[in-house]
Amino acid sequence: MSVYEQLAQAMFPDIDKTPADYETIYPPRQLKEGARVTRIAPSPTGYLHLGTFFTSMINRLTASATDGVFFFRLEDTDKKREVDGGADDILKGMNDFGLAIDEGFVAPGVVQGDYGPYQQSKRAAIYHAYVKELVKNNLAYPCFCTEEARQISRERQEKDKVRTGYYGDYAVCRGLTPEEALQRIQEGQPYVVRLHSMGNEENRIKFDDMIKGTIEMPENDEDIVLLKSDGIPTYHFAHAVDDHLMRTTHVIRGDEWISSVPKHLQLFKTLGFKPPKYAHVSPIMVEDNGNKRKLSKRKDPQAAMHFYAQQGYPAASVREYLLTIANSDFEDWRRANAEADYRNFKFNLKKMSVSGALFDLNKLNDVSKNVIARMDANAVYQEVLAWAKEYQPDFAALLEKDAAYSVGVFSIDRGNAKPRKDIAKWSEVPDYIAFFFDELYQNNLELPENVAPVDAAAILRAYLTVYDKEQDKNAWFETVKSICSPLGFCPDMKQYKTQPDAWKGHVGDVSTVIRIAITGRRNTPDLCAIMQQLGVETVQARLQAAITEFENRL
RNA sequence: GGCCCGGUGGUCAAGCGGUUAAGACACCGCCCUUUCACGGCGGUAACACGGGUUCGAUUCCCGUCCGGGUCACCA
Repeated sequence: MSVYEQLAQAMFPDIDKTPADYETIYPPRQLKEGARVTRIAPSPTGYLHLGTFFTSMINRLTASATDGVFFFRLEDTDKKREVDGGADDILKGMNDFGLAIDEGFVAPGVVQGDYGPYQQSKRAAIYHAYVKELVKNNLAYPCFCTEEARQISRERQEKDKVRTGYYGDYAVCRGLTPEEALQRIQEGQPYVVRLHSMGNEENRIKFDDMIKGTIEMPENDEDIVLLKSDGIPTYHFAHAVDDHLMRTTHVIRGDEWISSVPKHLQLFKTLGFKPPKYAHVSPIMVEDNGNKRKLSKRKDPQAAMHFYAQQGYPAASVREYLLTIANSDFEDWRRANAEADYRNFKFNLKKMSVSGALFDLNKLNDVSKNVIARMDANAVYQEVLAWAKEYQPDFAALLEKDAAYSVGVFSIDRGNAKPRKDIAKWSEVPDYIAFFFDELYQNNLELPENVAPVDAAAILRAYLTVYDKEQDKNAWFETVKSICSPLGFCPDMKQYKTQPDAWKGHVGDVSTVIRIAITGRRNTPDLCAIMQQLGVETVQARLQAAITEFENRL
């Protein structure tokens, strides 16, 4: 047995499987030609971030477009930063916002697929087998430098104005003989395992990023850490081993990783793996004092997917907004295919923007209004109800008290050729439809300045006598017109405009008075439909109450 | 600071050597209209700067400036 083999054995006495064994345990996937295998691999360090969701969607679409597989792997290798329930929150968010996962963690507590475990903390034996092999071949070695020593070395490098890192002469433990290393291990000294880099900083390497294009960088010459002192792998190493064994074809991730690609490529090469294709997604930014910066979990509420759930943005709205950022021609496609499932959109990595987009709430609202305008009354009712149950239970109870009535409320001006686009998120709904419910209805009967209370009272009294609940919109309006002239209001707008001084006002003013009496608002959807929805008793009661009030003001 | 990447209206963005420099959001005006919303029509507003290359540069090259990312036993 060679010294390196002895060293490897001393480091991993319990590891008996070899990389070759794992190759047979996780064979190449049997997928059709061109099928792409993608993944999202978040670490459970907090709630689901908008950027993570965005990247997930791009992975999802890339897999879907090729009949491939999109899986979820948990990168729980940093025990210090891990947050309780973090993984479940991420998964729940994915589910709630309609992002289907094919394999790995597909929902909180639900794991499926043949390439697991899909949780790095449960893959220690696999990582160790690969490292053991590397040590045997002198491609990795134990490093006994303490974190303090590394810190001092780094400061020294900064002072000397040389590149920081563990490379060349700074890689002190690389110079240890295997015998020395073996002895220190036997003495029980703590260590990390580092890659024995064969790279040279002078060499340039090139790779094709599917979003950013060709990128050229110096070759990696740092002896990066493979295994931390607790035996847990670093991201870099886990990425290489996992994505190889899970047969990932396309690694689509945030562009903060781009500078580590030389390390990753070297790792794949050293391990004898075929590297995946890379696509680096630019982050969604936010404006802060005239500068752009990444959405921050701490500073920006809109960084959290919870924000959208809480505000009541439909899942589809968030998805579609993100899609417009991802491929700007999505909007055109949506206009042409209003009802189509978003997964049928021909998503293309190459059409993605190279630089990061600023988050635009205006645009989200607009997208969302369109999404909601396309929904039918029943769908709106269901979604509002689900939102309200979570965030405004009293309102939910009110909606449920008479579900048919509530659906009727949402039916107004909906389902026709030109549906209203006035709701961007469910949290706007309680206020928007308050006047349909006596429990919420409030009316201070504020008249427009050009209408005196005496006239308002007269209008309402006149209207009450001709009010007919059976009338359709046209008949209704004719009726309103009919009461105008006797009261000194012009029944016709065009006529009014030719000589406004001849009248107290026009039919619009008359309608406004009725509208205010019934809803308390100057602006509402179609008044005739509202009155039908409210019903005779309520309409009459409100008209009567308004008459009384206006007469009191005389 | 080293290494990468990027700069087209307020925002998102088409554009790939010759264009009146698309479109969407926002904003403004007009029309439609019982209000609002919708819809229709129109408008304000952009190629960071300086050098090249070229008959011709928003498009190609170099520099400057600005912005972003990254330089851990974090991902």
